[in-house]
Amino acid sequence: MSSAKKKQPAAAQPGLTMADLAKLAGVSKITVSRALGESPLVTPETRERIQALARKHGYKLNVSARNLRLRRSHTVAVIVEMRPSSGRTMWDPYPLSLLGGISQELTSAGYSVLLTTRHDAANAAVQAADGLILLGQGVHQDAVKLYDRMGLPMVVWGAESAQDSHIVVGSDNRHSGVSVAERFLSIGRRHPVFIGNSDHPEMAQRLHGFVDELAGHGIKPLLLQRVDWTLESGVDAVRSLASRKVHFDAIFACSDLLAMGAIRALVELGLSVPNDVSVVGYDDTPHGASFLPPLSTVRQNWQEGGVLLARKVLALIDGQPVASQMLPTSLIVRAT
Amino acid sequence: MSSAKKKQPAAAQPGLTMADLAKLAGVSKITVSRALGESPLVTPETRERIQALARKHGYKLNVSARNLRLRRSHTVAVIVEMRPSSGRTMWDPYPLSLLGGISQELTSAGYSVLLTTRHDAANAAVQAADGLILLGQGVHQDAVKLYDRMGLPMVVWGAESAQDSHIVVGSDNRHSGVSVAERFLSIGRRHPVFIGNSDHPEMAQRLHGFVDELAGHGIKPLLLQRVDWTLESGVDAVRSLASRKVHFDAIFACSDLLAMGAIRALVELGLSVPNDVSVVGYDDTPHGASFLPPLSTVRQNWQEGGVLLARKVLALIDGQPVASQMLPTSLIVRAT
DNA sequence: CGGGGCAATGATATCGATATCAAGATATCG
DNA sequence: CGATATCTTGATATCGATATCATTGCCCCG
Repeated sequence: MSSAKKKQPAAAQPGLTMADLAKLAGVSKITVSRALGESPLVTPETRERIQALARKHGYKLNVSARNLRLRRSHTVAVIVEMRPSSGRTMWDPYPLSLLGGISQELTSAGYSVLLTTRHDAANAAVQAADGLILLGQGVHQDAVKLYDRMGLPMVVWGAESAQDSHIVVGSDNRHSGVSVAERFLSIGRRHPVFIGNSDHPEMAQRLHGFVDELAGHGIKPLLLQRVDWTLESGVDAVRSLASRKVHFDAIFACSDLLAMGAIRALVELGLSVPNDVSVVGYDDTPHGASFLPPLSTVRQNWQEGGVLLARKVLALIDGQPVASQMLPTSLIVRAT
Repeated sequence: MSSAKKKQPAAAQPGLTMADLAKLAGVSKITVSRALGESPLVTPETRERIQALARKHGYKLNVSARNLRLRRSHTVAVIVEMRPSSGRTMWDPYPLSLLGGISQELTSAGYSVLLTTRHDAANAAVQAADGLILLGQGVHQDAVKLYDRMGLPMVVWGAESAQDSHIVVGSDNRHSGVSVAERFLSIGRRHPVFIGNSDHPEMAQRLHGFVDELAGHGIKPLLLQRVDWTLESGVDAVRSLASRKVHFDAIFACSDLLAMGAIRALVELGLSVPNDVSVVGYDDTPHGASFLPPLSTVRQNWQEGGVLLARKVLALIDGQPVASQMLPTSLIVRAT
């Protein structure tokens, strides 16, 4: 047992190359390449024969060599904002669903998904990617700018903003705000409150839609700025409302957790949901659906968002014209 | 505007190579390579000069070329089980935290993280990876076997099982079970119930620990098999208990959601938590912590698990001896 | 003063795939 | 029947980096 050297290459696999296959098949490398690449330039028979041989010997294409020759990596880097402290992202389901959609679409298009957390711009592999997908726009868009400079095809998940040049895919946050406003109006609410972080691009859009729609009816909602999207933050928000003796009859919270916190605080204050106050959350989390009372909320389609993100980068890489797109959201009316 | 060809290469970047840099610096390619690679073979001065030049011109290493030459991809593939229907994984936070830890550790070691969903074994890029991390062992271990055949260094997240040969990193599920049992015993509970899926490797371990510890005190817990880990499932479990007139005074649920559902059902039945029945959940989710009453639960350290997974694959790739490892969990006693 | 030793750099081959162009084999047509 | 078009295959160059071995220059010491 003396062979356990420290840095031995570990996988001393057979490592069949095209040249080896060519020798085995009695043809040239290039014919093998063409046969495996489904090129119409080779006879169906030789193609079959070579493919069978490749299968039999467990031939594996060397991706690096191919990428080198073709001058592209067939890889899209996905950059995820993963600040564990943010209260969101790390714990929320959405990046995973998004990731699922992205991964599904890209791999089925023959692309690889390279996962990175922010601040790895120096990562050579990211620079080598054919395209970029940025998840978690962030409050200050600094990440967007950083990666924009790399000059790669890039698509961002989040909210569209006028001055930015990059392609954005996201939920139609503005419309969500409008929908919630309409709902509140239709059930006769006149004193709505918005809880969220207006510095966050997506939430700002929700707020705009909300405010604009209400303004059309002469109503001006109260904005309760909350940076954290936790349950505690929701509790706290409603308590502060109560302590300021503000009169309100509807709450649009920017996350289900905020909404649930708000409801808890309302109940503590002896208010009834939805009789005294209507509450709508955001994200349609499983917890919200199982909450007592079941939470009304806005659902966005993350899986589809991921697929769309992937399609857009691919199109960009392909040099096709691409436009930003906002996905419709749906207001789920439950008991609150 | 006639230049919008369909398949133009999109990024016709300057694409500086080492040869170009070499010409600019008046040295040979290999010297550039050495300078950028911090080789001690070049004078500190020339190294500085070349690095400055590289920075100035925005030189980017061609990863494919390097990987080709070095016969390794510097990439670890992470395979995530993402069945959207499973009720877990897709929606649970843990893969993301794990992913965060993995990504952090691997990228800081100069490796790239290739994200894949299951069933992409054919993916050439996965085959080209230097190592594999498998997230979501699955009930039948079929995925493990599939990837095992590829002969790559592989580490799996989940529960250790005697007959398997691969390296496993996971939480010490057995010990978690023991801890919860101890807790129940210490507060005088004699009729405990376990809610979970005993077919799932990790949960089976929890059950074993739980059962064994209780057996030492002559107590045999009731096993309530539940495949879904939803709140509804928890509600349903307790109701079935009640309808069968089973007497019980403690519940160990395999997820916080199950636990919360159980508590809800208990309250409906007019039982008091924790006076009549103690409840302990699993995973220490934010919702559980904010639940009323705040949920007692078992916390596993996912982030650290991710880091550990990464370190083990790297060690394996390096040819070092590696052993499976179970991370300690902690019982968080709150109000239930 | 001459040769061994060391430090810094370079020329060349190589990793494994594909593009390009050339060439042989076969078919088609006047 | 000869010539051109078509099909199939191959030889060679190439992508951009690094390993190996060779080379140059300089210092030191006998």
